[in-house]
Amino acid sequence: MMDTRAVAEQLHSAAIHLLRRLRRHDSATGVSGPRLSALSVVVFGGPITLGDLAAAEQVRAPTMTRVVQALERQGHVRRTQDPKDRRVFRLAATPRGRRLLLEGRNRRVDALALRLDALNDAELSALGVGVTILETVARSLD
Amino acid sequence: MMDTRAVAEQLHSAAIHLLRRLRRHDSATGVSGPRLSALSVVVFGGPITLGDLAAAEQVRAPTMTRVVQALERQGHVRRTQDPKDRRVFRLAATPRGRRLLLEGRNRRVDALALRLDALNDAELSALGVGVTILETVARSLD
DNA sequence: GCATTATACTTAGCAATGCTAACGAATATG
DNA sequence: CATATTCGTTAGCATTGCTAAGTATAATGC
Repeated sequence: MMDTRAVAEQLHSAAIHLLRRLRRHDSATGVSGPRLSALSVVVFGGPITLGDLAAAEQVRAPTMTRVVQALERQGHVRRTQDPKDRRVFRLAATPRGRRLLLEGRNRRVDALALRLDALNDAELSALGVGVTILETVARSLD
Repeated sequence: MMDTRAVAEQLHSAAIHLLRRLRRHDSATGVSGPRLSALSVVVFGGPITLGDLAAAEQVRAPTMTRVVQALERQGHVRRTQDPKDRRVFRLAATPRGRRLLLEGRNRRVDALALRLDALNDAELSALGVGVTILETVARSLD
């Protein structure tokens, strides 16, 4: 019988430190944090409405309006009309936006993978199992 | 022999989703994200200089000057002179600031622990092992 | 069918947060 | 002791957050 609260604290703290450090690689993208984060949702979340994107990013619609306008001006995102509902449009990443995001993501993942290379087989496989469980936990948090 | 890159991608993604969802509990603190994050470093990082705090938060000194001024006005942080170097001061959390931060952190950790309660013993213990390895990985990322 | 209400996004205007440049004060170096 | 460096602040700007209010479209109700 393990202490869920202790594991939760440890996991919370470790996740914060992990992402804080990986974030240092983002400056190489030349895109700000909020824009990069929104672009990531567009790239992986497929065509998405502005409202859903705002909700995903936990900001209000007017804030997301401007972030999207900036991403459009920079050619990272384009909007297409929704034929069913003309109030709405769908956002999709341009090839350029997709490439930018994936390159930035690769820099983060490369830095992390480099450290995982220092683990032995047992540690790496234990981490792999833990991460798979973590995925289901994160998904359950809605 | 596991694929470190695959584990790195999975971990990166899971950590992002985890923290994105836990962040929703922060609005209850009444303190903005940047201030809360800086306060966290002050609370857990002990008396710290403004420059070191700025580096930890990955922002420039002028930005941190203003965040600290706001936290001071709100009574969450106080500054004390460094007797050795009079250009420098040390930042410490007030009891009120510490309480605010810990309460906010508790809300996040409670929400997470609630989900961990749904795991069975084997899963929880596997997650615990993975998290311990994750801690060392995160620390190694400097 | 048409008036009303609700929804999706934008605009306007404000506060907070990011930056660089330039400054003052204090320390370190030659 | 003159000079250079470091630490923090101020000033001024762009971006990012908010709420309130506006426009356009869709859904609802009589």
